[in-house]
Amino acid sequence: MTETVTNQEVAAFRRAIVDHYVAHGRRLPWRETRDPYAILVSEIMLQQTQVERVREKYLRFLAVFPGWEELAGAELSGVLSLWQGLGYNRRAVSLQLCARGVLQRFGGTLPREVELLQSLPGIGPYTARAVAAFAFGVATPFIETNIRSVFIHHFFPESHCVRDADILPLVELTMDREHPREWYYALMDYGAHLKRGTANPGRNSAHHVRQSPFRGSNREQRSLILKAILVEPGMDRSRLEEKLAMETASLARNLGELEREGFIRQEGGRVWIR
DNA sequence: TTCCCGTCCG
DNA sequence: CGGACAGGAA
Repeated sequence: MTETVTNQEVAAFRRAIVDHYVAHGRRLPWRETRDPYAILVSEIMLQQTQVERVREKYLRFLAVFPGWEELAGAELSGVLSLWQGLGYNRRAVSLQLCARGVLQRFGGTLPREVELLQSLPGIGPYTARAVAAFAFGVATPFIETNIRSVFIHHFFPESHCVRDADILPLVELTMDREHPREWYYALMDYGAHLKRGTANPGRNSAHHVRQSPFRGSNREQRSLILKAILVEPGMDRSRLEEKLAMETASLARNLGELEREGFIRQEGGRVWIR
């Protein structure tokens, strides 16, 4: 399904987005900088995580790890400690690997090419293009949850299973190629605004999925294991099992996975943050 | 309950 | 593709 959109419709759409941005644009810490490092930190933190929760974490993180060198050379436990409360801890591991990759592969300069950005761990199609736009002013079409809501709301008001493949051409068509940074800020702010009022237009995306409950999930178990090791590095497995009241098999499996994912190391029945 | 400026693995 | 991945707030 491809929409036919006239020049007038494009102009009206742009006007609505810009007007909203002028009146209600959000002032956010990561919008005050052009430092690619800071912008990457913000984008990784913002993956699936609400703006208000990122705000303080972002400032704190930059205060402790102000650049590639500091993050690359840090103890993972320190990085993970600052990450607690943000969720998806593997992003913290990836971010540190990014810092090391930028130093080793690119001499401490984050590349502006989407392909290269996406070759770094934890940077996917969205983050690569967002960083290119926000850090380097590269105009390339991309979609995330707020942008998706805007386009569904505006161009597919009656549809129920809108595919990103149908949205992307419209993102490209309507994009402000001269000011991608401000344009995407405006788009995201408008999308966030839409969700505050009525039902989330994103539900009419073909890609919309409900998350399984956190309470009682393996995600919760993992988080508890990691927190315990952060508090008491070198704790032995039996003590961990007792403290968390966790099945032996379930604990063993999770420890194995956490080790494989680069969170921890195990030696002689004891466990450390890597 | 539902959402969040997604990515990665199988 | 489907599913896992944190966790807090409304």
